[in-house]
Amino acid sequence: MLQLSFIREKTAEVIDRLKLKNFDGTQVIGEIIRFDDIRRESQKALDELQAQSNAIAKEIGILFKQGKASETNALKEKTAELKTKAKEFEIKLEAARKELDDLLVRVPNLPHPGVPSGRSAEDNEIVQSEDAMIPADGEYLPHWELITKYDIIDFVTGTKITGSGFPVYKGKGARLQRALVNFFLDQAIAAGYFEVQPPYMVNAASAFATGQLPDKDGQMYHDLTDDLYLIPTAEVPVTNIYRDSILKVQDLPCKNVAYSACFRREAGSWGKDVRGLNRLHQFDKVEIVQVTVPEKSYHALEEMREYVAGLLRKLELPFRIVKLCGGDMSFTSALTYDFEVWSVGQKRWLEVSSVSNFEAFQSNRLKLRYKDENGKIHLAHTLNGSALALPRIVAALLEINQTPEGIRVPEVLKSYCRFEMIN
RNA sequence: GGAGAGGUGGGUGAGUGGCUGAAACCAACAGUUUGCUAAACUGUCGUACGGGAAACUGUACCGGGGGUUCGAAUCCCCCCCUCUCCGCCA
Repeated sequence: MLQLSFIREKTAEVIDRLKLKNFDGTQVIGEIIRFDDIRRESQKALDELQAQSNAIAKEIGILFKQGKASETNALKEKTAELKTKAKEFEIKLEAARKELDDLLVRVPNLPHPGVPSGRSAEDNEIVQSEDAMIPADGEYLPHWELITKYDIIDFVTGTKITGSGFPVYKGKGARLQRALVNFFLDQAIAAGYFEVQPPYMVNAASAFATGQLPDKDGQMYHDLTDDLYLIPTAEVPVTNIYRDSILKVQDLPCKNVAYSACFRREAGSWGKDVRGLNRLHQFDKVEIVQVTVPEKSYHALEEMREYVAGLLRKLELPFRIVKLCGGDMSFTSALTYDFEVWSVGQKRWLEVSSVSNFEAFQSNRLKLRYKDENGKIHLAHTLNGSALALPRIVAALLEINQTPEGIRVPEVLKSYCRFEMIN
Protein backbone atom coordinates (compact mmCIF):
# COMPACT_ATOMS: atom_id res chain seq x y z
CA MET A 1 0.00 0.00 0.00
CA LEU A 2 1.38 3.37 -0.99
CA GLN A 3 1.65 6.05 1.63
CA LEU A 4 -1.12 8.60 1.59
CA SER A 5 1.29 11.43 2.28
CA PHE A 6 3.33 10.42 -0.77
CA ILE A 7 0.27 10.23 -2.99
CA ARG A 8 -0.76 13.70 -1.87
CA GLU A 9 2.64 15.26 -2.30
CA LYS A 10 3.62 13.64 -5.58
CA THR A 11 0.28 13.01 -7.22
CA ALA A 12 1.40 13.56 -10.78
CA GLU A 13 4.51 11.47 -10.34
CA VAL A 14 2.52 8.58 -8.83
CA ILE A 15 0.07 8.52 -11.71
CA ASP A 16 2.90 8.76 -14.20
CA ARG A 17 4.95 5.95 -12.72
CA LEU A 18 1.94 3.66 -12.45
CA LYS A 19 1.66 3.78 -16.23
CA LEU A 20 4.73 1.59 -16.38
CA LYS A 21 2.64 -1.10 -14.70
CA ASN A 22 -0.07 -0.44 -17.25
CA PHE A 23 -2.23 0.93 -14.49
CA ASP A 24 -4.22 4.04 -15.13
CA GLY A 25 -4.41 5.60 -11.71
CA THR A 26 -5.96 8.93 -12.65
CA GLN A 27 -9.39 8.11 -11.35
CA VAL A 28 -8.45 6.11 -8.26
CA ILE A 29 -5.85 8.61 -7.13
CA GLY A 30 -8.33 11.42 -7.60
CA GLU A 31 -10.88 9.56 -5.51
CA ILE A 32 -8.29 8.85 -2.85
CA ILE A 33 -7.48 12.51 -2.48
CA ARG A 34 -11.14 13.43 -2.46
CA PHE A 35 -11.95 10.97 0.33
CA ASP A 36 -8.86 11.95 2.26
CA ASP A 37 -10.03 15.55 2.15
CA ILE A 38 -13.37 14.47 3.57
CA ARG A 39 -11.58 12.41 6.15
CA ARG A 40 -9.43 15.32 7.25
CA GLU A 41 -12.30 17.77 7.42
CA SER A 42 -14.41 15.39 9.45
CA GLN A 43 -11.52 14.56 11.73
CA LYS A 44 -10.82 18.20 12.36
CA ALA A 45 -14.45 19.01 13.11
CA LEU A 46 -14.72 15.98 15.38
CA ASP A 47 -11.53 16.88 17.23
CA GLU A 48 -12.81 20.37 17.90
CA LEU A 49 -16.15 19.13 19.20
CA GLN A 50 -14.43 16.65 21.43
CA ALA A 51 -12.09 19.29 22.75
CA GLN A 52 -15.13 21.31 23.75
CA SER A 53 -16.77 18.31 25.39
CA ASN A 54 -13.61 17.54 27.29
CA ALA A 55 -13.40 21.10 28.56
CA ILE A 56 -17.00 21.02 29.75
CA ALA A 57 -16.56 17.66 31.45
CA LYS A 58 -13.62 19.08 33.32
CA GLU A 59 -15.64 22.09 34.37
CA ILE A 60 -18.44 19.88 35.64
CA GLY A 61 -15.95 17.91 37.67
CA ILE A 62 -14.74 21.09 39.34
CA LEU A 63 -18.27 22.28 40.06
CA PHE A 64 -19.13 18.95 41.68
CA LYS A 65 -16.10 19.22 43.87
CA GLN A 66 -17.17 22.68 44.94
CA GLY A 67 -20.61 21.36 45.77
CA LYS A 68 -22.29 23.32 43.01
CA ALA A 69 -24.05 20.37 41.44
CA SER A 70 -27.06 22.45 40.51
CA GLU A 71 -24.98 24.56 38.16
CA THR A 72 -24.00 21.60 36.04
CA ASN A 73 -27.32 21.01 34.30
CA ALA A 74 -26.88 23.65 31.64
CA LEU A 75 -23.43 22.34 30.87
CA LYS A 76 -24.72 18.78 30.60
CA GLU A 77 -27.24 19.89 28.03
CA LYS A 78 -24.51 21.60 26.07
CA THR A 79 -22.48 18.36 25.94
CA ALA A 80 -25.51 16.44 24.75
CA GLU A 81 -25.72 18.88 21.89
CA LEU A 82 -22.06 18.53 21.05
CA LYS A 83 -22.43 14.78 21.14
CA THR A 84 -25.20 14.79 18.57
CA LYS A 85 -23.11 16.96 16.29
CA ALA A 86 -20.06 14.78 16.82
CA LYS A 87 -22.02 11.68 15.85
CA GLU A 88 -22.62 13.19 12.45
CA PHE A 89 -18.94 13.69 11.81
CA GLU A 90 -18.08 10.29 13.23
CA ILE A 91 -20.28 8.60 10.67
CA LYS A 92 -18.82 10.73 7.91
CA LEU A 93 -15.31 10.00 9.07
CA GLU A 94 -15.89 6.28 9.27
CA ALA A 95 -17.37 6.19 5.78
CA ALA A 96 -14.49 8.19 4.33
CA ARG A 97 -11.97 5.93 6.03
CA LYS A 98 -13.54 2.84 4.63
CA GLU A 99 -13.64 4.22 1.11
CA LEU A 100 -10.07 5.34 1.45
CA ASP A 101 -8.87 1.93 2.60
CA ASP A 102 -10.68 0.17 -0.21
CA LEU A 103 -9.15 2.53 -2.75
CA LEU A 104 -5.62 2.48 -1.39
CA VAL A 105 -5.53 -1.28 -1.44
CA ARG A 106 -6.27 -1.25 -5.16
CA VAL A 107 -3.25 0.79 -6.15
CA PRO A 108 -0.18 -1.28 -7.05
CA ASN A 109 3.33 -0.44 -5.94
CA LEU A 110 5.26 2.05 -8.02
CA PRO A 111 7.81 0.38 -10.27
CA HIS A 112 11.43 1.38 -9.86
CA PRO A 113 12.56 3.80 -12.62
CA GLY A 114 14.84 1.07 -13.97
CA VAL A 115 11.94 -1.27 -14.73
CA PRO A 116 11.54 -1.90 -18.47
CA SER A 117 8.18 -1.06 -19.95
CA GLY A 118 6.09 -3.82 -21.43
CA ARG A 119 2.95 -5.88 -21.19
CA SER A 120 4.02 -9.47 -20.70
CA ALA A 121 6.89 -11.87 -20.12
CA GLU A 122 7.99 -11.21 -23.70
CA ASP A 123 9.07 -7.72 -22.74
CA ASN A 124 11.23 -8.78 -19.82
CA GLU A 125 14.86 -7.84 -20.05
CA ILE A 126 17.52 -10.53 -19.85
CA VAL A 127 20.17 -9.00 -17.63
CA GLN A 128 22.49 -11.94 -17.10
CA SER A 129 23.05 -15.27 -18.83
CA GLU A 130 25.15 -18.15 -17.64
CA ASP A 131 24.22 -20.70 -20.23
CA ALA A 132 27.60 -21.99 -21.36
CA MET A 133 26.87 -25.43 -19.99
CA ILE A 134 23.76 -25.93 -22.03
CA PRO A 135 24.54 -29.11 -23.95
CA ALA A 136 24.82 -28.51 -27.65
CA ASP A 137 22.68 -31.44 -28.57
CA GLY A 138 21.67 -34.90 -27.55
CA GLU A 139 18.77 -36.99 -26.40
CA TYR A 140 17.43 -35.82 -23.08
CA LEU A 141 14.34 -37.26 -21.49
CA PRO A 142 12.01 -34.84 -19.74
CA HIS A 143 11.96 -35.25 -15.98
CA TRP A 144 8.51 -36.85 -15.92
CA GLU A 145 9.89 -39.79 -17.81
CA LEU A 146 12.97 -39.98 -15.62
CA ILE A 147 11.02 -40.02 -12.38
CA THR A 148 8.92 -42.89 -13.68
CA LYS A 149 11.97 -44.74 -14.97
CA TYR A 150 13.71 -44.58 -11.60
CA ASP A 151 10.49 -44.57 -9.56
CA ILE A 152 11.41 -41.61 -7.38
CA ILE A 153 8.32 -39.41 -7.62
CA ASP A 154 4.82 -40.84 -7.80
CA PHE A 155 2.04 -38.66 -9.13
CA VAL A 156 -0.52 -41.42 -9.39
CA THR A 157 -0.37 -42.30 -5.72
CA GLY A 158 -0.38 -38.62 -4.78
CA THR A 159 -3.54 -38.17 -6.78
CA LYS A 160 -5.15 -41.08 -4.97
CA ILE A 161 -4.25 -39.68 -1.58
CA THR A 162 -5.05 -36.04 -2.24
CA GLY A 163 -5.48 -34.96 -5.84
CA SER A 164 -3.41 -33.87 -8.80
CA GLY A 165 -0.45 -31.68 -8.02
CA PHE A 166 0.36 -33.45 -4.76
CA PRO A 167 3.06 -35.97 -5.64
CA VAL A 168 4.65 -38.53 -3.35
CA TYR A 169 8.46 -38.40 -3.29
CA LYS A 170 10.01 -41.79 -2.80
CA GLY A 171 13.41 -43.21 -1.90
CA LYS A 172 16.20 -41.25 -3.56
CA GLY A 173 13.63 -38.74 -4.79
CA ALA A 174 12.66 -37.94 -1.21
CA ARG A 175 16.29 -37.91 -0.12
CA LEU A 176 17.28 -35.57 -2.93
CA GLN A 177 14.58 -33.14 -1.84
CA ARG A 178 15.73 -33.26 1.75
CA ALA A 179 19.34 -32.80 0.64
CA LEU A 180 18.43 -29.71 -1.38
CA VAL A 181 16.51 -28.17 1.50
CA ASN A 182 19.44 -28.69 3.84
CA PHE A 183 21.91 -27.42 1.29
CA PHE A 184 19.90 -24.25 0.73
CA LEU A 185 19.46 -23.62 4.43
CA ASP A 186 23.14 -24.15 5.20
CA GLN A 187 24.15 -21.83 2.37
CA ALA A 188 21.82 -19.10 3.60
CA ILE A 189 23.04 -19.40 7.16
CA ALA A 190 26.62 -19.13 5.91
CA ALA A 191 25.59 -15.95 4.08
CA GLY A 192 24.32 -14.39 7.30
CA TYR A 193 20.65 -15.34 7.28
CA PHE A 194 18.90 -16.31 10.49
CA GLU A 195 16.82 -19.45 10.20
CA VAL A 196 13.20 -19.50 11.30
CA GLN A 197 10.49 -22.12 11.04
CA PRO A 198 7.20 -20.32 10.56
CA PRO A 199 3.62 -21.59 10.80
CA TYR A 200 2.21 -22.98 7.56
CA MET A 201 -1.15 -21.36 8.19
CA VAL A 202 -1.79 -17.68 8.65
CA ASN A 203 -4.75 -15.55 9.64
CA ALA A 204 -6.38 -13.02 7.37
CA ALA A 205 -4.52 -10.11 8.94
CA SER A 206 -1.19 -11.64 7.97
CA ALA A 207 -2.32 -12.50 4.46
CA PHE A 208 -3.53 -8.96 4.08
CA ALA A 209 -0.35 -7.39 5.41
CA THR A 210 1.91 -8.98 2.79
CA GLY A 211 -0.59 -8.33 0.02
CA GLN A 212 -1.99 -11.81 -0.67
CA LEU A 213 -5.36 -10.48 0.36
CA PRO A 214 -7.41 -9.09 -1.14
CA ASP A 215 -5.86 -9.42 -4.61
CA LYS A 216 -4.87 -13.10 -4.58
CA ASP A 217 -7.76 -14.39 -2.57
CA GLY A 218 -8.62 -17.32 -4.80
CA GLN A 219 -5.03 -18.54 -5.01
CA MET A 220 -4.76 -19.61 -1.39
CA TYR A 221 -6.28 -22.63 0.28
CA HIS A 222 -8.67 -21.27 2.86
CA ASP A 223 -9.83 -23.17 5.91
CA LEU A 224 -13.27 -21.76 6.53
CA THR A 225 -13.78 -23.50 9.85
CA ASP A 226 -11.07 -21.46 11.52
CA ASP A 227 -10.62 -18.76 8.87
CA LEU A 228 -6.98 -19.60 8.26
CA TYR A 229 -5.02 -19.70 5.01
CA LEU A 230 -2.38 -22.21 3.98
CA ILE A 231 0.70 -20.21 3.08
CA PRO A 232 1.53 -19.84 -0.64
CA THR A 233 5.09 -18.97 0.39
CA ALA A 234 7.06 -18.58 3.62
CA GLU A 235 7.28 -14.89 2.74
CA VAL A 236 3.87 -14.44 4.34
CA PRO A 237 4.53 -15.74 7.87
CA VAL A 238 8.18 -14.66 7.93
CA THR A 239 7.51 -11.07 6.88
CA ASN A 240 4.63 -10.95 9.34
CA ILE A 241 7.06 -11.61 12.15
CA TYR A 242 7.73 -7.91 11.84
CA ARG A 243 4.15 -6.73 11.61
CA ASP A 244 3.27 -3.85 13.95
CA SER A 245 6.78 -3.30 15.13
CA ILE A 246 9.31 -0.54 15.39
CA LEU A 247 12.85 -1.79 15.00
CA LYS A 248 15.99 -0.04 16.04
CA VAL A 249 18.07 1.11 13.09
CA GLN A 250 21.10 -0.69 14.48
CA ASP A 251 19.20 -4.00 14.32
CA LEU A 252 18.82 -3.66 10.56
CA PRO A 253 19.15 -5.34 8.22
CA CYS A 254 17.13 -8.32 9.45
CA LYS A 255 17.97 -11.31 7.28
CA ASN A 256 15.81 -14.39 7.67
CA VAL A 257 15.71 -17.70 5.90
CA ALA A 258 12.93 -20.24 6.17
CA TYR A 259 12.14 -23.57 4.66
CA SER A 260 8.46 -24.30 4.23
CA ALA A 261 6.05 -26.24 2.17
CA CYS A 262 3.99 -23.91 -0.02
CA PHE A 263 0.39 -24.38 -1.07
CA ARG A 264 -1.18 -22.84 -4.13
CA ARG A 265 -4.51 -23.51 -5.70
CA GLU A 266 -3.23 -22.37 -9.12
CA ALA A 267 -6.84 -21.88 -10.12
CA GLY A 268 -7.21 -21.49 -13.84
CA SER A 269 -3.58 -22.07 -14.67
CA TRP A 270 -3.73 -25.71 -15.64
CA GLY A 271 -3.03 -26.48 -19.22
CA LYS A 272 0.01 -27.34 -21.22
CA ASP A 273 3.47 -26.71 -19.81
CA VAL A 274 2.38 -27.84 -16.40
CA ARG A 275 3.37 -31.46 -16.69
CA GLY A 276 5.37 -33.21 -14.06
CA LEU A 277 7.03 -30.94 -11.56
CA ASN A 278 6.44 -27.75 -13.50
CA ARG A 279 3.48 -26.67 -11.42
CA LEU A 280 2.24 -28.23 -8.19
CA HIS A 281 -0.31 -27.46 -5.51
CA GLN A 282 2.18 -28.28 -2.79
CA PHE A 283 5.89 -27.76 -3.09
CA ASP A 284 8.96 -27.06 -0.99
CA LYS A 285 10.80 -23.80 -0.98
CA VAL A 286 13.52 -22.05 0.94
CA GLU A 287 12.82 -18.36 1.16
CA ILE A 288 15.05 -15.46 2.13
CA VAL A 289 13.57 -12.27 3.54
CA GLN A 290 15.26 -9.00 4.37
CA VAL A 291 14.12 -5.92 6.24
CA THR A 292 16.34 -2.93 5.74
CA VAL A 293 16.58 0.86 5.64
CA PRO A 294 15.37 2.53 2.43
CA GLU A 295 18.83 3.78 1.46
CA LYS A 296 20.18 0.25 1.39
CA SER A 297 17.33 -1.76 -0.06
CA TYR A 298 18.59 -1.81 -3.63
CA HIS A 299 21.99 -2.79 -2.45
CA ALA A 300 20.30 -5.62 -0.56
CA LEU A 301 18.42 -6.60 -3.71
CA GLU A 302 21.67 -6.92 -5.67
CA GLU A 303 23.20 -8.88 -2.82
CA MET A 304 20.29 -11.30 -2.87
CA ARG A 305 20.49 -11.59 -6.63
CA GLU A 306 24.17 -12.49 -6.43
CA TYR A 307 23.44 -14.95 -3.64
CA VAL A 308 20.82 -16.82 -5.66
CA ALA A 309 23.06 -16.82 -8.74
CA GLY A 310 25.76 -18.42 -6.58
CA LEU A 311 23.43 -21.24 -5.59
CA LEU A 312 22.66 -22.06 -9.20
CA ARG A 313 26.34 -22.04 -10.09
CA LYS A 314 27.06 -24.47 -7.28
CA LEU A 315 24.32 -26.73 -8.57
CA GLU A 316 25.93 -26.52 -12.02
CA LEU A 317 22.72 -25.42 -13.67
CA PRO A 318 22.63 -23.11 -16.69
CA PHE A 319 20.52 -20.11 -15.85
CA ARG A 320 19.62 -16.60 -16.80
CA ILE A 321 18.29 -13.64 -14.89
CA VAL A 322 15.51 -11.49 -16.23
CA LYS A 323 14.35 -8.15 -14.99
CA LEU A 324 10.59 -8.15 -15.11
CA CYS A 325 8.88 -5.50 -17.16
CA GLY A 326 6.16 -3.33 -15.66
CA GLY A 327 3.35 -5.47 -16.99
CA ASP A 328 4.76 -8.75 -15.72
CA MET A 329 5.60 -7.58 -12.21
CA SER A 330 3.56 -8.42 -9.19
CA PHE A 331 1.19 -5.96 -7.61
CA THR A 332 3.42 -5.39 -4.60
CA SER A 333 6.87 -5.28 -6.19
CA ALA A 334 8.98 -2.27 -7.17
CA LEU A 335 11.66 -4.30 -8.94
CA THR A 336 11.84 -8.04 -9.55
CA TYR A 337 14.47 -10.36 -10.93
CA ASP A 338 13.35 -13.77 -12.06
CA PHE A 339 15.81 -16.62 -12.21
CA GLU A 340 15.27 -19.23 -14.88
CA VAL A 341 17.10 -22.51 -15.29
CA TRP A 342 17.35 -24.38 -18.54
CA SER A 343 15.35 -27.55 -18.77
CA VAL A 344 17.22 -29.72 -21.25
CA GLY A 345 14.43 -32.27 -21.38
CA GLN A 346 11.74 -29.71 -22.13
CA LYS A 347 13.95 -27.32 -24.09
CA ARG A 348 12.69 -24.30 -22.22
CA TRP A 349 13.44 -21.98 -19.32
CA LEU A 350 11.86 -22.68 -15.94
CA GLU A 351 11.38 -19.99 -13.33
CA VAL A 352 12.98 -21.12 -10.08
CA SER A 353 13.31 -17.91 -8.15
CA SER A 354 11.92 -14.45 -7.97
CA VAL A 355 13.77 -11.80 -6.01
CA SER A 356 11.95 -8.56 -5.29
CA ASN A 357 12.24 -5.27 -3.51
CA PHE A 358 8.90 -4.09 -2.19
CA GLU A 359 10.34 -0.87 -0.84
CA ALA A 360 7.82 0.47 1.72
CA PHE A 361 4.77 -1.05 0.08
CA GLN A 362 4.49 -4.05 2.39
CA SER A 363 5.83 -2.13 5.37
CA ASN A 364 3.01 0.32 5.12
CA ARG A 365 0.44 -2.44 5.46
CA LEU A 366 2.57 -4.28 7.99
CA LYS A 367 3.19 -1.13 10.01
CA LEU A 368 6.81 -2.17 10.01
CA ARG A 369 8.93 0.80 10.99
CA TYR A 370 12.34 1.64 12.37
CA LYS A 371 13.68 4.40 14.52
CA ASP A 372 16.68 6.24 13.07
CA GLU A 373 19.63 7.75 14.95
CA ASN A 374 17.59 10.87 15.68
CA GLY A 375 14.63 8.94 17.05
CA LYS A 376 12.55 9.61 13.93
CA ILE A 377 10.30 6.82 12.78
CA HIS A 378 10.19 5.66 9.16
CA LEU A 379 8.78 2.75 7.21
CA ALA A 380 11.36 0.06 6.58
CA HIS A 381 11.89 -1.62 3.21
CA THR A 382 11.19 -5.31 2.73
CA LEU A 383 12.63 -7.73 0.20
CA ASN A 384 12.36 -11.41 -0.44
CA GLY A 385 13.41 -14.10 -2.80
CA SER A 386 13.24 -17.82 -3.35
CA ALA A 387 16.50 -19.53 -2.60
CA LEU A 388 15.25 -21.75 -4.05
CA ALA A 389 11.97 -23.35 -5.12
CA LEU A 390 12.49 -27.09 -5.21
CA PRO A 391 10.40 -28.85 -7.84
CA ARG A 392 11.74 -27.11 -10.91
CA ILE A 393 15.27 -27.30 -9.58
CA VAL A 394 14.75 -31.02 -9.16
CA ALA A 395 13.34 -31.24 -12.68
CA ALA A 396 16.29 -29.38 -14.20
CA LEU A 397 18.82 -31.35 -12.15
CA LEU A 398 17.36 -34.70 -13.13
CA GLU A 399 17.26 -33.80 -16.79
CA ILE A 400 20.71 -32.33 -17.18
CA ASN A 401 22.45 -35.01 -15.12
CA GLN A 402 20.94 -38.01 -16.85
CA THR A 403 23.39 -40.59 -18.16
CA PRO A 404 22.90 -44.06 -19.51
CA GLU A 405 23.96 -45.41 -16.11
CA GLY A 406 21.57 -43.25 -14.15
CA ILE A 407 21.28 -39.72 -12.86
CA ARG A 408 24.41 -38.36 -11.33
CA VAL A 409 24.25 -36.13 -8.26
CA PRO A 410 25.98 -32.73 -8.49
CA GLU A 411 29.18 -32.46 -6.50
CA VAL A 412 27.84 -30.11 -3.79
CA LEU A 413 24.90 -32.37 -3.04
CA LYS A 414 26.77 -35.63 -2.67
CA SER A 415 27.51 -35.19 1.01
CA TYR A 416 23.92 -34.13 1.62
CA CYS A 417 22.39 -36.99 -0.38
CA ARG A 418 24.86 -39.63 0.73
CA PHE A 419 24.54 -41.29 -2.64
CA GLU A 420 26.10 -40.33 -5.96
CA MET A 421 23.76 -41.83 -8.47
CA ILE A 422 20.04 -42.35 -8.93
CA ASN A 423 19.71 -45.65 -10.72
C1' G B 1 -13.36 -29.22 25.48
C1' G B 2 -14.43 -27.94 31.22
C1' A B 3 -13.08 -24.67 35.62
C1' G B 4 -10.47 -20.49 37.45
C1' A B 5 -7.17 -16.12 36.90
C1' G B 6 -5.63 -12.31 33.93
C1' G B 7 -4.59 -8.88 29.52
C1' U B 8 -1.95 -1.22 31.30
C1' G B 9 3.97 2.23 27.92
C1' G B 10 10.47 -1.74 25.63
C1' G B 11 10.01 -4.85 30.56
C1' U B 12 8.09 -5.43 35.81
C1' G B 13 3.90 -3.24 37.76
C1' A B 14 0.50 0.71 40.41
C1' G B 15 -4.02 2.63 39.24
C1' U B 16 -11.45 0.58 40.50
C1' G B 17 -15.33 6.99 37.72
C1' G B 18 -12.81 13.43 37.07
C1' C B 19 -6.50 16.48 39.16
C1' U B 20 -4.05 9.68 34.87
C1' G B 21 -1.39 9.53 28.53
C1' A B 22 -1.10 7.01 32.79
C1' A B 23 2.84 6.41 39.60
C1' A B 24 7.18 3.73 40.80
C1' C B 25 11.11 0.67 39.40
C1' C B 26 14.11 -1.60 35.52
C1' A B 27 16.00 -1.23 30.63
C1' A B 28 17.45 2.37 26.82
C1' C B 29 19.49 7.15 25.33
C1' A B 30 22.15 11.95 26.45
C1' G B 31 25.09 14.57 29.97
C1' U B 32 28.08 15.42 34.76
C1' U B 33 31.78 13.21 37.78
C1' U B 34 35.85 9.44 38.34
C1' G B 35 42.66 7.60 35.44
C1' C B 36 39.81 3.13 32.27
C1' U B 37 35.61 -0.34 33.19
C1' A B 38 31.97 0.10 36.75
C1' A B 39 29.18 2.98 40.14
C1' A B 40 26.70 7.58 41.47
C1' C B 41 23.99 11.82 40.03
C1' U B 42 20.98 14.86 36.36
C1' G B 43 17.94 14.93 32.20
C1' U B 44 15.23 12.54 28.08
C1' C B 45 12.38 8.46 27.23
C1' G B 46 4.70 5.71 23.64
C1' U B 47 2.09 5.65 18.85
C1' A B 48 -1.23 7.67 15.09
C1' C B 49 -3.77 11.74 12.81
C1' G B 50 -4.31 17.21 12.56
C1' G B 51 -2.41 22.60 13.42
C1' G B 52 2.39 25.38 13.78
C1' A B 53 8.80 27.58 10.78
C1' A B 54 9.61 26.07 15.68
C1' A B 55 8.80 25.98 20.88
C1' C B 56 4.50 23.85 21.30
C1' U B 57 -0.50 22.32 20.73
C1' G B 58 -5.66 19.59 19.68
C1' U B 59 -7.74 14.63 19.28
C1' A B 60 -7.62 9.35 19.77
C1' C B 61 -5.47 4.99 21.85
C1' C B 62 -4.49 1.12 28.76
C1' G B 63 -6.22 -6.77 24.12
C1' G B 64 -10.54 -5.74 20.10
C1' G B 65 -15.67 -4.07 19.43
C1' G B 66 -20.17 -2.02 21.52
C1' G B 67 -22.77 0.35 25.78
C1' U B 68 -23.72 3.36 30.54
C1' U B 69 -22.12 8.52 32.10
C1' C B 70 -21.48 15.51 31.69
C1' G B 71 -16.85 12.51 32.25
C1' A B 72 -14.20 5.51 31.63
C1' A B 73 -7.83 2.31 31.96
C1' U B 74 -11.54 2.11 36.00
C1' C B 75 -18.74 0.15 35.52
C1' C B 76 -21.85 -3.25 31.94
C1' C B 77 -22.21 -6.64 27.39
C1' C B 78 -19.88 -9.45 23.31
C1' C B 79 -15.39 -11.30 21.09
C1' C B 80 -10.08 -12.51 21.00
C1' C B 81 -5.73 -13.92 23.47
C1' U B 82 -2.46 -15.59 27.60
C1' C B 83 -1.62 -18.32 32.14
C1' U B 84 -2.95 -22.30 35.89
C1' C B 85 -5.65 -26.85 36.90
C1' C B 86 -8.57 -30.95 34.74
C1' G B 87 -9.76 -33.89 30.30
C1' C B 88 -7.95 -35.53 25.47
C1' C B 89 -3.62 -36.19 22.57
C1' A B 90 1.32 -36.16 18.43
